[in-house]
This record gives sequence, C-alpha cells and structure tokens, in this order.
Amino acid sequence: MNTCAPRPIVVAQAASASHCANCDARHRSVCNAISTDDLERLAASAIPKVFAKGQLFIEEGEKAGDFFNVTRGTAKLYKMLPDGRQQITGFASAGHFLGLAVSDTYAFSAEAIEPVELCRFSRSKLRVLLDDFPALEKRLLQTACNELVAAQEQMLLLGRKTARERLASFLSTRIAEAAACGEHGSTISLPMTRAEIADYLGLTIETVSRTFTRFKAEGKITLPSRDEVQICDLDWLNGVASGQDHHAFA
Amino acid sequence: MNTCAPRPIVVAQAASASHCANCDARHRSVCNAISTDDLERLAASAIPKVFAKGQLFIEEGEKAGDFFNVTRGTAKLYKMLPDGRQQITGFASAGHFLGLAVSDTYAFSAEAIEPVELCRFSRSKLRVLLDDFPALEKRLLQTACNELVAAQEQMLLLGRKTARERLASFLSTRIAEAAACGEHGSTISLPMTRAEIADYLGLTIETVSRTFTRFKAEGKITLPSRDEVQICDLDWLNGVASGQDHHAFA
DNA sequence: TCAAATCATTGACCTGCATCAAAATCATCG
DNA sequence: CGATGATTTTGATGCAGGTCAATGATTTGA
Repeated sequence: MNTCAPRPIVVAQAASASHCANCDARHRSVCNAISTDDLERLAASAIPKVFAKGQLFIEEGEKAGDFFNVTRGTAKLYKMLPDGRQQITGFASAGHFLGLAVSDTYAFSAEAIEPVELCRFSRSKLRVLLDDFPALEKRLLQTACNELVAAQEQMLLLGRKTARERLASFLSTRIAEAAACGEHGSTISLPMTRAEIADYLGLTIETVSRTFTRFKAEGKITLPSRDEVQICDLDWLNGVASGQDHHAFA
Repeated sequence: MNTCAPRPIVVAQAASASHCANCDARHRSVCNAISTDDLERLAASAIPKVFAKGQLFIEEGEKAGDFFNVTRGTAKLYKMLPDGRQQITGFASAGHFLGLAVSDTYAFSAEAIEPVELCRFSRSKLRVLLDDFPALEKRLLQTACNELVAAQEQMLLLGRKTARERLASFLSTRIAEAAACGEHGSTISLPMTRAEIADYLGLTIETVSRTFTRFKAEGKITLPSRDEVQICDLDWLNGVASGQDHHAFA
C-alpha cells in the first residue's frame, strides 16, 4: 500500500483555518507572496492532491490545464526521446512550482519518485490570482529566473563535465540545498534511484555506480545505506564539482 | 575596422520620436508590452550601445548592475570552467532580453559574435519600469518561461542525443527560428564559427565538421559557403533531430 | 598582391564511458 | 522466514567521439 501522510493529517477544519495557513511548504514557495490575510483567497483556488510513488501527474505534450505547487515529497521532471532515452531536467520537492510554460501543452513530464503532496491550480484560477496579487507574479518571475540559472549550470554539466565532475556536482548541490533548508549535517539522503541519478546527469547506471564506488575507495565519501551518502571531504567535493584539476591524479 | 551600422542611422531626432519608436526589434522584444504612448518613458531608461565582434559585455561573477535588450546582431551566452572548457548556453539575437537573474552577480558571460546593438537598462531603472508597467513584468515572465522550455530541450540534447542528432537539432531549430522571422527559405546563415557550434552542442570542432561533411555526403545538406547551410531534406532533418531511428542505418 | 593569421577539414589513433553480462545485495510479501 | 523481483555492483569488451597532427581554405592587413 502506498500511504502518503507520515505526518498528522489536519482534517476538515473550520473555514477560517485554510489548508494554506497550515501548509509547511508555504514559507519556501511562491505562496509566501500572499499575505496571511489573503490566504483564504489562495486556499480557495488551490486544490490539495496526493500522488503515490510512480504516478505520472504531468505528461509532456498533453494540454496544460493546471499548475502545481509541491508541498511534500519529490517528483522527477523529464523529457523523453521516442526510443526511450530519458533526460531528467530536475527534481521538484517542497516549495517547487510546476507548469511554468506559456505554451498550451506541457513541455515535460512529471512523476512522483516518492509519495508527493501538492496543490493544483487551474490555469484560469491562477490567472485571476496573478491579476489580483501582483506580488505573486513578481515572485513567480524570481522563481523562473532562479530555475533558468540552475538550467544553465546543468547545461555546463551535461555539455562539458566528466562523469566524476557530474556526480560531485550533484552531491555538492544536494548538500547545499540541504543546508539551505537548515540541515547542516554531512550526510544526505537521496530519494532517487541510481537510474534516476544517471538520467539526470546524462550517464548510465553503471557509470554512476562505479563513480560512487571510486569516491568511496578514495575515502571521500561513505555509503551508509542505499539512499544515504556521507561526505567526508566537502572541500574536495566542491573542487571536483567546479572542474578544478580535470587532469590531476591525486 | 569594426563598423556596426550597415543600416541608415537615425541621428539626433526631435525628442518626440524616441529611439524606441524607431526600434526594429521592438515588436519582437519585451518592449512590445509598452504602449506607443508610453514609449518615451521607456526610451528615457534605455541607453543604446554598440559592441564590436569579440567584445565581452557581461562577465560571469561580476556585479549584475544592468540588463540588456539586443536590438541587432548576435551574442553568445556562456559559462566556463577554470581550465577553459566552455559551454555556450544560448545565442541571443534581436529581441532577446539578457540579465534575467535575481542574484546580484551575473550567472553567465556574454560576448558579441558579430557587431551587436543593444539597449542597456540599469537595475534600478528597470525596477521602476516594472512597477509602472505591470504588462512589462508579465511579458518578462512569459519570456523567462519560454527560455526555460528551450533550456530543458537543450538538456535533453546535451544529456542524451548523439552528435548527428545534436547537429540536426541545431539546424532544425535555426530553420524554425528563421521561419518565425518570416524567412521561409531552405538556406540558413550561421553567424557563429564551428568552434562556437561545438561549444553550444557539447562537442568538439572536429566532430561538428565531420558531421557536417557526412550530412553533405548523404545529400541531406549543401554548404554554399562557410557560414551558409542549405537543407535539402527537411523532413529527414527533423526526424534525426527528434531522435527517431537512433540505430537505423539508411 | 602576398604573407600571416584564423578557421575548417581530414586522417590516425586513443580513451572515457556505454554496452553486455553476471553476480551480489536489498526490499517485498505470501 | 524464504522466495521472488528490483536494484546495485562489478567485470569484460566495444565504440562514439575526443585528441593530436597536418593540410586546405578563407580572411585580414601591410
């Protein structure tokens, strides 16, 4: 069974306490552009939904009728070629806004890689919200700019970095994201499989696995469990990630 | 000498006819969000500039004080690794808005690959414009979304496509862009060198050259000159670009 | 007009990562 | 549990595209 609510569920509250007011992801999502007083307006347009691991909830090429805001869990965003080759363009976790596209069809697919909770906005309802709350639009533009910067960084990775550098960049980014969320440990947990890491980094499963093994053999990381990585030498990791010593052999 | 104005220059007009009103690129840029009546307001904030081929006008990591809107010519946008490896993330031609970044430093560098004319906006002046013209902000968000979609497509290319597919995608996109600008011929002119194409596609100069040669040998394109490509079989090109027949040998 | 510099093409060879193929480990559930 | 299937690791081998090295072609400038 896929149960998706490991935290206490707040059921059928009085109308005054909207689900938006209780949302853990609010402060880190675009919704923080809406003042507390206006949260009910927001809550009226946002329909909470839950998807089990493996469920596809955005499909490339389909009519783009809805926007989503992830409040819990992680989804992979990806594009595919007709013969099945897949490129994951990003992982969306709590606070991530999905569907930013002017076109009337989705440009990518999205699938839950662990139980995902999100809020759904219809295109039309979002338009009304944007007209009523210019701050929300500003916030959305900011978000889009940040994603653009991340996308450029990923292009550098995919176009010019070696397998070692790609995996180091991936781990380095994850550590930084965890730190930004207040988790300052040296261990990160990876909700995605090796196959998904490979599809994100433009590599194969085997190369990802071998590179993990080599990092471990070099004493730079440990692998406490299948989905945990402990970074032993963060400076070294960041150095490799940024492409220093491409041809050094230390 | 680098002279950059092959078209008649409009000099020192009466204040009533602003440079924005005469701008060829206006209708295809974010500036078309501003009504004709308000053009003077826009012109007062936009300072025209010219850069010769080879000039760097945005440098990654520098303080991001200005935004730019290209009105003529082409610039390459790129990121570099410390050892010189370069990834071009895009080519910006007339109508392209540059500098979209929330951070206070530029995330990429920009260099003119042919004489470039552009309008410069200071961060502060742009902010005022955005506050006064919400439509401009909406337009900017649209633009950012479109670039995001293009970036995702490029990630698919860099992460999963073969050299043949990459070059075919590049040519296919260029043909489509030309068509969108009203040029419906089967010949495209490339303002960039082979090295720049390579840095855009995540390949080497040699591989780009060899792939061009093979396409020519297969009768799918001709190369009338160094910077022109004529597409003989557009359907074939689009097929290869979209990754069909990865393992076909026709 | 010609020399020098830049850019493009072509060829020979090499390597990092992909592919193919087991084996080992882990997760799920009857 | 213990069996079954999924995931990960490891090994052997192959190849697409990189590297190195000339040679042509085109542009630039004196």
